[in-house]
Amino acid sequence: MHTISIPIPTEPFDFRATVTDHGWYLLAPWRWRPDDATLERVERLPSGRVVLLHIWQDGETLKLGCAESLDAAEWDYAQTSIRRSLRIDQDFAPFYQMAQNAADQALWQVVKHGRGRLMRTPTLFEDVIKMICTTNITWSQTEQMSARICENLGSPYPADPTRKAFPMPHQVAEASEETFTDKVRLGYRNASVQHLGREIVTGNYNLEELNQSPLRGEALRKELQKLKGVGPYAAASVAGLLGDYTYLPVDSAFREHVRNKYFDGDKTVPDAKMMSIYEGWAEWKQLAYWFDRDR
DNA sequence: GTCCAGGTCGCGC
DNA sequence: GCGCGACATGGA
Repeated sequence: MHTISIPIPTEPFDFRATVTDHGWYLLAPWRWRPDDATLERVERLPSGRVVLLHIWQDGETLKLGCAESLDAAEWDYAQTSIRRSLRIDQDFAPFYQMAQNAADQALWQVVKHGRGRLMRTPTLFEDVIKMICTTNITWSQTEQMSARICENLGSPYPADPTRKAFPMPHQVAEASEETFTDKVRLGYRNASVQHLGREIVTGNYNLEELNQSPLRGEALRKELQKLKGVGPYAAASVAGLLGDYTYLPVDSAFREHVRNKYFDGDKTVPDAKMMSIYEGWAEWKQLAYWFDRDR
């Protein structure tokens, strides 16, 4: 195995929590090995070459390993992909500071050893598609849909062709309607996912550009809601993946948590009242909610 | 069979 | 702006 080291952030950092605190690690092409706390991912490099990446923590550094021999540009691409996924370059100090200074110390007690850095994927494209696949569906179906997207649209890993990479936009765009209907089976989400792939391929929409966008808050959410299949819940969630936690993803899980924890299970409480629970967390509301469920 | 899941969209008002 | 039904899929 060839490896390189990735310095970990100076703030508290918890690799295992970073991987497992968000459900994305359960979705193909990620694979998590709990026994040795190693994350795997089949990745398609820009050249079209498909490799298997391994990520684990070794003391004060993260290790990125690859069974295949990579050249400098390939290592660079692999490292960039993993840095985005693990949010290595995002600054969580303000969040920790706010939690530490809060009158209620409960959240700080949950996150103080380095939690909060919820895992995403190498591309916004993959994150948005997966988010669309969490809407109006159960989590187990989200897992199955992610698996079918890779299996039927992604490029195979030569050393183990049963494992596939997440498809590139052109692979999504070029798949036939029959492939989606008969194999990928995302239900009515088929149209949204294929539309996203096509808009990117034609250049009508430069999605990854949003990774560097200064847009925040309402402006960012409005931009994300322009995407087909992305409404208030998905836009708030994707904004969180982009590092903007201003908006709460109000869905059935949010309502159930807030209702049970703060309103004695009362099903008549309006959304606005539920959302007000996290009002004090300003631009960190979504993280405050996420870890509020974890006490 | 029926309901509904980490919703979104298009319609009519 | 708000309420309402349709929507693919598959598990409970």
